[in-house]
Amino acid sequence: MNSLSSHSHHGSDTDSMECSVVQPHGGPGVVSASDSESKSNVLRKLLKRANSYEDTMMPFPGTTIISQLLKNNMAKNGGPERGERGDRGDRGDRGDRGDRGDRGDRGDRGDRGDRGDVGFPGSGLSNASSDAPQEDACSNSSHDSTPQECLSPFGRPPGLATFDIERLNDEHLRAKRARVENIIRGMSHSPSVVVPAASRHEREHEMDRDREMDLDCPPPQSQQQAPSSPRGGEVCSSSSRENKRKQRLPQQQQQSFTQLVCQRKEQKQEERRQLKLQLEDMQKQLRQLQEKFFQIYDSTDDSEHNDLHNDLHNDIGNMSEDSPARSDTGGDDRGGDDLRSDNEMSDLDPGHFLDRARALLQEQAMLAAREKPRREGLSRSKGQGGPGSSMHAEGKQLAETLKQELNSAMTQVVDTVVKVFAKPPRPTPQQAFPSLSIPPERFPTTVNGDNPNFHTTNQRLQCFGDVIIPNPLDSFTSMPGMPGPTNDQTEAIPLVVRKTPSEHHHHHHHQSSAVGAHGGHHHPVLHPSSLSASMGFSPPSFRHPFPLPLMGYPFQSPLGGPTGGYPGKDRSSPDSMDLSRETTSLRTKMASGHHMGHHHRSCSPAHPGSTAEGLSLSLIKSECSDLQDMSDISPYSGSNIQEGLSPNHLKKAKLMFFYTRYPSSNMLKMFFSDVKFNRCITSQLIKWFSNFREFYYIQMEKFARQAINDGVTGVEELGVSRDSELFRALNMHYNKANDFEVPERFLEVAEITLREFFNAIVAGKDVDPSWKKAIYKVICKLDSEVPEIFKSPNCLQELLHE
DNA sequence: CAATGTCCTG
DNA sequence: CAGGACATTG
Repeated sequence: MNSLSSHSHHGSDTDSMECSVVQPHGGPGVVSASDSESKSNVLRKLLKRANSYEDTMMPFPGTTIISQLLKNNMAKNGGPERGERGDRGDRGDRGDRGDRGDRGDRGDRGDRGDRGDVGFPGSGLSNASSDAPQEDACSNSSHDSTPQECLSPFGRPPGLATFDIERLNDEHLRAKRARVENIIRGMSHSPSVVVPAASRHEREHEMDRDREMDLDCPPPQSQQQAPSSPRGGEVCSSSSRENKRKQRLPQQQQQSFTQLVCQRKEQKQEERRQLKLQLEDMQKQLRQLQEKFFQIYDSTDDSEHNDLHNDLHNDIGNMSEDSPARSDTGGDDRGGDDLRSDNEMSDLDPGHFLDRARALLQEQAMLAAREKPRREGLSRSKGQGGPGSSMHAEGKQLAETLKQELNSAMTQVVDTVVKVFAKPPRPTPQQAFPSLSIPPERFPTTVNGDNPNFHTTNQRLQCFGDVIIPNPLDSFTSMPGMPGPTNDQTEAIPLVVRKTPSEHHHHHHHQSSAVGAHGGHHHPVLHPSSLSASMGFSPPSFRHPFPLPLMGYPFQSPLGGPTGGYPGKDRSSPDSMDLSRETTSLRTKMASGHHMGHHHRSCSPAHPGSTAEGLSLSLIKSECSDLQDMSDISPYSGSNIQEGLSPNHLKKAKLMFFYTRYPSSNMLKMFFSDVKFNRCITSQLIKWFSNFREFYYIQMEKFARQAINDGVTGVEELGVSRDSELFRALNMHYNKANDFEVPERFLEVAEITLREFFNAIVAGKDVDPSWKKAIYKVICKLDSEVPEIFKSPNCLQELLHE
C-alpha cells in the first residue's frame, strides 16, 4: 500500500543527497551510451553473479563480492548471521561486560569446548567449521556485530527506492523496481534493514515465493543500529578480565592459563571485529554503487533495464526454489565451500576471488569517475532549482571519497582475507586424501586432522601433500573419553589444562580445537640419526612451527585432533593430547621461570599453601611475554619439540620404565631428544620416574605381603608372569592400552623385587624405617638398556604398532 | 648448594 | 601425577 510512500519518505531524508546526485544521469540518458553500456553490461553481470552466489551462500543484501568476503570472514569467525541467541537483544547494555560475564565462567566455557577454535589465531578459519559452538566462544562480541547490525549502517536502501521513484514516474517501473529491491533485500535477510511491512505486502501480491524468503529472513530483532556499540569496551573488558583472572588464579594454574588464552582470543576477536566494521563500511559503499548502476541501467537503456530486472527475477526465483536445498548443504559445510558453491565460482580459489574483487572494484571506480562528469554537467544544466542541485559539490566529494574508501577498504579486506585463508592450513583429515596419504604408519606424535571443512580450502590454497595419519598409538595413556577437566588419575596429565573438553566429536568435527597458533621457537633438531635410521622414515622433528602454513609441504600436526576422526585402533585416547600439550608447554614455561624444586618456595608469597598462586602470579608477571607468545604458538607447536612434556612423553616414559627404573638425567635427555630440557623438564621427568617407582614398589610390597598372608613360605613360590595379578596391576599402570609388549626382563626384575620384599618382610626388616632402601639398591642395579627406538620421538608409534 | 630420591599429601 | 618437605650425597 503505502510501501512506496514510506520508501520515499525514508529515502528523501537520508539519501536525498546521494540520490540527487545520481539521478541526473538517468534522466537525460546522456553520456556515452556505448562506453557505459559495455561497462554496464559487465557490471551488471558481475552484480548479478554476486547476488546469485550470495544467495546461494547465505542471505545477504545485494552486495557484491565484497560481501562475500565479508561473509566468509564472518562465517569463519563464527558469527553466523542470525545468531539465535536470545541475548543479542540486551547486548547493548552489557557491552563487553557481557562478554566477559560469559567468559567469566570458564568452567562452562570449557565444557562447551570449542574455545579452542577461538583460541588460535587461525581460529577464525578453523572456526568456519564450527559455527554453532563458536558463537559463545569468545566471540560474542563479534557476534554482535553480525550482519544484522552490519546492515543497519548501510542505511538500507531507503534512499535508493526514493530516488528511483522520483526519477521514474512510470508506475510500472517503479513497482518493478520496488519489487526487485524488496526481493533482494528479503533474500538477504535484512532484518535490521527496514523492510517496510508494506513492501512486503506488495511482494506477497506478486510473488508467492517471496514468502519463503521472508520466512528465511525473520524480521529484525529490533536492533538498534549501533554497530559500534559493543566495541568500545574491549580494553576495559580485558582489564576486568585480568582482575578476575588474578583473583581466581590461585585456584588452578589452569585457570590462569585459560584466562591468558582467553585474552589472546579476545584480542583476536577484537581485531576481527574491527575488520568487520571496515567490511561493513565497504558494503555500504558498494551498495551505493550498485544503486547507481541500477540507475544507470534504467536511464541509459530501458531494454537492458528490463532485462536486468528479468534476470534478477529469474535469479531470485531460482534461488528461492533452490534455497531450501542449498541452505542445507550450506549449513553443513560452510567453511571453504562458500567460495565454490556457484558454478562460476566453483573453482574459485582465493586468488581468483581476489582478482575478481579487484576487477570489480576497478570497474566501479571507473564508472564512478565517468559518472562524475555527467553529474556535474547535469547539475549545472539543472541549475540550482532542482533538489539535487545543492548536492552537486557533495556529490563530487562523495564520489571521490567513495573511491578512496573503496580502494582502501578493498585493500584491507583483501589483506584480511588473504591472511585468513592463509592462516591455518591445518592438516586435513587423513580420510580426505587417501591417495595422497603417505604411509600413515609413522608419524611422530599424534596427528590429527581437523576439520574437514578445510579440505577444500586447503586443497585449493595449498596443495597439501600432507598426510596426516592417524596414529593409533596414543591410546597409550589414553585418556578415556575424558570429556571434562577430570583427569584420569592414572594417566598423567600433569598440570595440563585440558583445553577443552568440548570435543563432542561432532560429525563435522569442526572443533578444530587445536587452535591456537603456535609460535614457538622450534627446536633445532633431534638426533635424527639414530631415529631415522631405526625408523626409516621422515625425521621426527619435522614439525615446523606454524609459520609456513601455506607451504605445500606436508607437516604433521602433532596435536591430535580432537576431532575424532581416528580410524586407527585407538580412538580412545588420542586426541586429548593436543589440548594438554598446549597447557603443558605453558606450564613448563611458567615453571621454568622459577626453579621448580625447592626454590620456588622462596619465590612464593607467604603461605606455603598458596605457593601455587604466588607462583602463578609471579610467573604471569615475569613471563608475560613468553606466555603471550605461547598462546599464539601453543596450538600448533604442541608436539613441536620444545618445551613441555606431552602426554605422549609421559606414555613413553612409562614404557621406558619397563627397562629402567632409575634412569639418569642424562639418559632422559638422550631419550627425550625432542624435548627442550631445562631444570623443570628434567625435574619433571625425574619426578615421573620417581612416581613410577613409587607405584611399583608399593605394588611389590602389597603383593609380597599378600603372598605372605596367603601362606606362601618360600620365594620359590613367588613368580611374576604375564598373567599374574601383580603384572596386571603394573601393566595397567604403565601400559594401560596394553599395546606394548612388556620385555621379559621386566618380569624378571619384578619377580626379583617381589622376592626381595617378601624376604625382607619375612625377615621382619620392615620394622626398620628405611628397610626399603636396601631393596632399592638392589633393584636399581637391575636396569637394562633401553632400546634405541625409544630415542626416537616417534617411538610411540613404532612401539605401539607392534 | 645442587641434584636426587623418598615419603606424604592432594 | 604434582607439590612439597625432607634426607642424602658429592
